[in-house]
Amino acid sequence: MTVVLSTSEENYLKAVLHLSEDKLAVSTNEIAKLLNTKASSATDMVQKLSDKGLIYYRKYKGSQLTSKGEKLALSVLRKHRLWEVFLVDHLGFKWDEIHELAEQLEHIKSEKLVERLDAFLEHPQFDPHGDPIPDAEGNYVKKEEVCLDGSAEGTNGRIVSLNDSNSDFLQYMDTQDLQIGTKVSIEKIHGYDGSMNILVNGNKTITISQRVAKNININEA
Amino acid sequence: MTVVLSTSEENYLKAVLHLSEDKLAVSTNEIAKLLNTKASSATDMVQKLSDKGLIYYRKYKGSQLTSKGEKLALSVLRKHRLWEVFLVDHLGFKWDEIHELAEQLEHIKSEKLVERLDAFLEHPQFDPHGDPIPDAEGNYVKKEEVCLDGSAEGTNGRIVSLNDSNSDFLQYMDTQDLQIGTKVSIEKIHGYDGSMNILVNGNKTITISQRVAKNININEA
DNA sequence: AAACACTTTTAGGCTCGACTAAAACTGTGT
DNA sequence: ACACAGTTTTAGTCGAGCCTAAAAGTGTTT
Repeated sequence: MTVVLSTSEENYLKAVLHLSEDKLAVSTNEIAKLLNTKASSATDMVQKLSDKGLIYYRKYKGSQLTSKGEKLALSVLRKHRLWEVFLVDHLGFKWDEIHELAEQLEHIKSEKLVERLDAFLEHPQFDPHGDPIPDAEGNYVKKEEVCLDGSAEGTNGRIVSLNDSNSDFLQYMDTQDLQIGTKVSIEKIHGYDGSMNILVNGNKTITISQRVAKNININEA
Repeated sequence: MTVVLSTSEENYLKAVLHLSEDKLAVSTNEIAKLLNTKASSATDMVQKLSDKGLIYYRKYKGSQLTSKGEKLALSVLRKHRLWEVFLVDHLGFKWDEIHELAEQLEHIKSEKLVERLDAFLEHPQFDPHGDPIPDAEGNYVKKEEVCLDGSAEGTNGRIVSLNDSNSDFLQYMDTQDLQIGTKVSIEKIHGYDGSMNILVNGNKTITISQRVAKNININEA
């Protein structure tokens, strides 16, 4: 009685999971925007997933995952992140090249493959972007993260995750030698535009805009 | 101007490639049977692929791959076989479990991924079933193969490939300790039903039916 | 050369997942 | 309280890839 979902259905579940991190219910419009479709298409799909018992949906009130839906969404996320680890650690991809590939690989259907892959990768806890990988039961550690923008002068720690996986942004990060795991500390915040001077790896100071700071999360030391 | 094909289109090209090994043109019915669809569906698709210049098709006369179609079919085959090597050599799958998985993985779209995977696997020449893996240009070595059925008493060599990847058959092979690379020699052929006694790895004699013999190809020593 | 069995194609329909256009609803500002 | 903007849903369409049923073609047998 294992549920088999289409690629499209899986993508909708993933979208709802992603969007409901801080809110309770997710609007149809948000889902449509994230998936680059129209609101009407999103309505169709959430109704379908509601019929299948994977989403709790009330007309005009938005959607939430049911526990069954959440389990399935987490299993897709698990696969996505495991494949990312494989691509970076074993095939030598850079962390700004792997997203679209993992979007394809995450839909490969095979319990056994996922578990073998997990073992081959030695049960990694985090993906190359620093995001936690759910285990087979859907449990995962939430890291104590702080956004660089909003932290005070003197704050220091290591970069643990990013809020944008846009390729331009990731390439900018590379040019500044900013990566997951990089040590940073805030030396000075410029109040008038929110930009800041940060010390990178203890050896050079750079200035980043508020927009960039908003996309960087660190693990406060 | 790279051609992007759907999973279904790729499967049809692969089917035509597979079926045209010995013949010139492939019938619509054969294609439909191989892909578990109806002849009418196959007609639709070969007409579509003909419009795209990937198949040379004449009504009622069958289909052949154009050189462009053959290149694309070989690139799918390359991916299929590379993934099979990965599954067996690195994830510990048995050779009778990998077919359906590779059927999914072969449709992942990324030139770069294939080439990285190929390098990671150290440019293998053959897949776990003993079939040759085409290189990036579509070239591959044809092995000198002989079918066990049709060979004379006294013939001996190693199993290099199989003509059936049906799971029941592969499991039967396992129970008889018959694998790619296994040394076999024909001791006696029973003319009345085509069955034969074969010596396996020089240490035990078993009897196999003609049906089984028809599915085994060896590299005559 | 006509009849037959079989293959192949055509014609028309279905489902999935998208779309547009229009109607229904929500919530905010006055 | 109501009008208006924005959101959401409904209704109807479309293409891809499959289907069934019927028509057209092929080739073999008599």
